[in-house]
Amino acid sequence: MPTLDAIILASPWGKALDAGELEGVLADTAVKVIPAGGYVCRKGAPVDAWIGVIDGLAKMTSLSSEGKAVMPTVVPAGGWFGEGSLLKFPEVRRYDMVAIRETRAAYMPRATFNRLLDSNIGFNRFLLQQLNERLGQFIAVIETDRLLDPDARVARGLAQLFNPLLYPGTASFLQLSQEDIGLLSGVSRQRANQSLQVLEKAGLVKVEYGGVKVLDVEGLKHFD
DNA sequence: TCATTAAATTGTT
DNA sequence: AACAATTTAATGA
Repeated sequence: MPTLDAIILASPWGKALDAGELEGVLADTAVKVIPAGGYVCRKGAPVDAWIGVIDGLAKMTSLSSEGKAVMPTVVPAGGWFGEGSLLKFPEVRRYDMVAIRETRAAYMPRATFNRLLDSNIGFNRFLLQQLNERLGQFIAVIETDRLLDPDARVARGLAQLFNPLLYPGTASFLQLSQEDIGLLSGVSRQRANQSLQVLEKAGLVKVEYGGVKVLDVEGLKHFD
């Protein structure tokens, strides 16, 4: 089971910290265990931390009553989110983040985040790259939403979890139910099921109970 | 350890 | 959306 310092040291920004900075981050950052179905953060809550997933999996959800368009996003272990809200202080969270299964989340306080922002060039570079990646993903979602058939959408939905910059060290086995995969890909559960079988026949994934094993990330990215 | 049951997930219509 | 089949987890003998 990964630890906070292991996750940070494996991340692009963690490698850029000197010993003192790393020590400070580890001292300031709180780790919380979220049970399956629990909230990692709540919509409307004040933004006071940058949040990382140490272990487990969280998904972004929008309440249907709000009816706003939210990019369906899953954050696996190693991923960090909320920097956009943190930079726009004062701001409240605009989405719920729910643990798909038991998840350990890290909360880096705003003050620590700002300290790194002021002092560490590598941290700034990482944030720029992460924001740019998200922008690219957002554009890709808009494009694929119209252009690609459901099989390709599911393929890309899975492949995006293997972005080495955003989510370093994603395991090849994704513990995601087919319902979650449908949510992530923007298709119904039934269609996700059929797509997964197509992708399995193509030799790109192996479908198992409660998850899928990804065999060929590149194949998924370029599937169509 | 094994059997039973409930819950979750999957495959199909 | 609804249904049946399958897998897992939990419980107790």
